[in-house]
Amino acid sequence: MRPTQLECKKRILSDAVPLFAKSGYDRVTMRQIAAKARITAGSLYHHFPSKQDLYLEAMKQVFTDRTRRLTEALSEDGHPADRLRNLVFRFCKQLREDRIFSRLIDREILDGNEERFRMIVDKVFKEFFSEMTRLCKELAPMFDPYLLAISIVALAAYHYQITPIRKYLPGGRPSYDDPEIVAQHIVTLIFNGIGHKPHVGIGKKRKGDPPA
Amino acid sequence: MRPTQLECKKRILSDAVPLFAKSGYDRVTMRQIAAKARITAGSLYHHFPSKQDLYLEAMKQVFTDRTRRLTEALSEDGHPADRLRNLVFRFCKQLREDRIFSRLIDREILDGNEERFRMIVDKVFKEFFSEMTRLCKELAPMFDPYLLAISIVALAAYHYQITPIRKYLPGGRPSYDDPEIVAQHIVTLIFNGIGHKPHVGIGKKRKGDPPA
DNA sequence: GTCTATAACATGATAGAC
DNA sequence: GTCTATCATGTTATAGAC
Repeated sequence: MRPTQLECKKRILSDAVPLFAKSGYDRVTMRQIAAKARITAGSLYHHFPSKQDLYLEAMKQVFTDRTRRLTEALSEDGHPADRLRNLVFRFCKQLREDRIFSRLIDREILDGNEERFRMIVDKVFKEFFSEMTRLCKELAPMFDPYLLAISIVALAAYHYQITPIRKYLPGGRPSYDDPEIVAQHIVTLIFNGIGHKPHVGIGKKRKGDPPA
Repeated sequence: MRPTQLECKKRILSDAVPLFAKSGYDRVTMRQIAAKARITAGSLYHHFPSKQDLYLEAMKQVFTDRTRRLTEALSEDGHPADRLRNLVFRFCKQLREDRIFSRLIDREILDGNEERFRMIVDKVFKEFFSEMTRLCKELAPMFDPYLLAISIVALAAYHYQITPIRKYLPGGRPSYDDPEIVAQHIVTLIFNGIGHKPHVGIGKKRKGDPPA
């Protein structure tokens, strides 16, 4: 049976997504996309009016796809602290397994325009972020929920964003790739902090403190 | 007075850096760089053998320039907690003022190759990161200093990395751009955590809970 | 020798004819 | 769907200006 036009478009987009994530918009040629979809470059223009349009449709597809899983972990039953803990563990696992999502978002933040930012926030982050701030309000009423939500995402996202260069940092070990280890560290930090000193007006007297 | 060869090259690089930060390697044409330096595209090849070489030299210049300021805040006198607090505040201020550095690093992480990763870590992060881990060891001996150092950088870097889309998130206010506010939030979180619950064995155990 | 301008070539994105 | 033309861009070769 011949694939419908819609199926054909979807297939082309699914083929194109990993290419864009790996190399970025400019370094992906229409010929590469066409080759992966087993048609010729010109034929792509039968389905999509331009490379830009193909790209934007690909983004929409992959973002809406990944969004669901992200929000799931937040809308479960249980104690708020457990929900946060679960979220961090799942998020780290997903970031570790799927570099595509993270890379595409980073590329969008660097190269997108205002219209695309609105689209991404609306389609990808809005619902997830609302759930996050709600959880933060429950869990830590003394904190600004907006800043705290971003901080929590930051901790997980950044650890895996810098994966490619992390191994060259002094002291790096392969185990630092392990989602369990990273997530446990993040959860401990979020709940307890480094638990050392109050955060204002501390220890101003001694000059040249001896190392601990 | 005629500029020397070195001055001429430096000028071209300084002109090129903001272009690369804004649009990325591929979207910057040799003709654009040449126009900004008030020469023609062909003439660029008298100074640099290729676009790649021009780009790499530009990166080296901007990275070594920014590195110094980053490490300064860490090598001051004072109580470790104060040093960390100072670092976070300075880092946030710098990230807020200078988007170029941050954008170039994000682009490098996305598009660089192993050789370039090594170069960047060596020239930009190694010294800074060593100081960070040393500080972390002093300040929070119970934590893995490597993971903690990354987490601290993550909190500051990510808040400003997502600046372009932050304003579209529900609950966003202009004050969340203010380095003082962001830095204070980060410092409070690092030192105290959300101060709510212990980080293991909380609530009831549920199906699919990650191991503690 | 040192810098620059000009012209020309190869490749890739894209539009339009078939 | 395919094929061809056009345009932008990295790059090279060559020659002029100081």
